[in-house]
Amino acid sequence: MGRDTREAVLRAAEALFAEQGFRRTTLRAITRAAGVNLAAVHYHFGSKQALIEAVFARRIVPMNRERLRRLEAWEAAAQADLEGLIDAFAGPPLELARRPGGAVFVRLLGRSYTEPDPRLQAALRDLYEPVIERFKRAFAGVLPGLPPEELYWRLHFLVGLLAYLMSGADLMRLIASCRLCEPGDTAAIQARLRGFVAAGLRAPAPGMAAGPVPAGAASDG
Amino acid sequence: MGRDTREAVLRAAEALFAEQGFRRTTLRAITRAAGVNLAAVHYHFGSKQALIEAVFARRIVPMNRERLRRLEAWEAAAQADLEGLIDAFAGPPLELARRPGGAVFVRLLGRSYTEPDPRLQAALRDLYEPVIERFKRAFAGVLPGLPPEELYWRLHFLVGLLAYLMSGADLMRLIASCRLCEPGDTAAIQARLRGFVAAGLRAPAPGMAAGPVPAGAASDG
DNA sequence: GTCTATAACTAGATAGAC
DNA sequence: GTCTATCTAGTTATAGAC
Repeated sequence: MGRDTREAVLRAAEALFAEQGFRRTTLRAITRAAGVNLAAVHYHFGSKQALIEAVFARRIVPMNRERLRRLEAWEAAAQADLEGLIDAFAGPPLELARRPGGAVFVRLLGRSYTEPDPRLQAALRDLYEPVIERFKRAFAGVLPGLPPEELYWRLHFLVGLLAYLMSGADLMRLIASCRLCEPGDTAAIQARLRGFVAAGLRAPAPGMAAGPVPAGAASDG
Repeated sequence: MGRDTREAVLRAAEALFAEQGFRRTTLRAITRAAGVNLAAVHYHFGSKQALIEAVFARRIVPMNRERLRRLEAWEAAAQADLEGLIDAFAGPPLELARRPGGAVFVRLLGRSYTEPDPRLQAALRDLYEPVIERFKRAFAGVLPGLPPEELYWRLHFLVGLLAYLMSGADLMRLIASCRLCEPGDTAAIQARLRGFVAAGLRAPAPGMAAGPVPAGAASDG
């Protein structure tokens, strides 16, 4: 059946891409893992590139729909606080990591931000653009007084942080031989992320009164 | 001369790896860009993998040496504050981005954190391990009262944020059509990063008094 | 040390039978 | 829709002349 073959290819491709990256993963490996024929990829998707983009769209479209749903719920709520907005943005990807089969895709998603291929970047941009725009306006509303440029960079920090967490890059754990923490516990991670990011977003902008003054900007400099 | 050929290969490889990734970059392209023969790579490095690791070691070793130098200066200073410690850690990579030829490597470095190849991960771990350990102890000293597990995650956030910035993934700019900011201005980025991260690191740990209490951890849960 | 030539292999894509 | 068989082009790596 065509539907099943297509799904099997998508599932196998997702797992192998997450493990090995795109270039290392051959269509032969994908079709072998999926238990289908090599030619099935070209029949259903047309090319390897089109398969890659289909793998992303299958997960990102519903994830971003859920983000917007939560954003609207947050806007409708009586107390629309910063923490709730962070959760609306960061919750769906982190929760996706908990669902069966979601963990591998989330690793792939985290890495995709730094993928140099311009075709993939263009495809991702189309998938993300409307969601980011909506959230940017919401953050601006809940952080009045923050200059637009500063807000832009702080959202950059949030996105980057989320990308790194999702990538599972676990560099620190490898290095610092830390056995304290369970990287799979996304609820705990989300709580820590929320606290850290909320404090960072609320920090006074550099150069504003009462804020931590960067070196060289103080009156004695 | 052997020395020149070797350097030319390293320089060309660095630029092409940063632009295209490792797999997409062929030894043919590297040697063509370097103006040397294809066989020179195998003569000087032995294999493509060994070349990749040499590209990283050439920049990371001095960068981490500079980090440790600043850490020691910070420890010797009268007022060893959190902001200074963040600068000692984040300064060298961000300043490397400003130096001629450094920008391309920093992009490569940012992406390397999420590279799935276990051989590269092992090589990077060996290069980073002693530095991260030293900084972890220093951060613990300047943030007393923060539980070790919470500290671990917050340093994770710092590392991830830095990795994303270095990767130049600029996803937000592509998406939000933001023309406000100059990504090349690393001094400004460092000031923003410093303020954001310092606030995040100083935030009360989830579950501690007077802090933002995560959902489900309050007394009514 | 550097080169040419080529071996040995692997990739994505396709034609055409069923 | 699915298969086998194959094409074409690209890769890393090496042998051996200079």
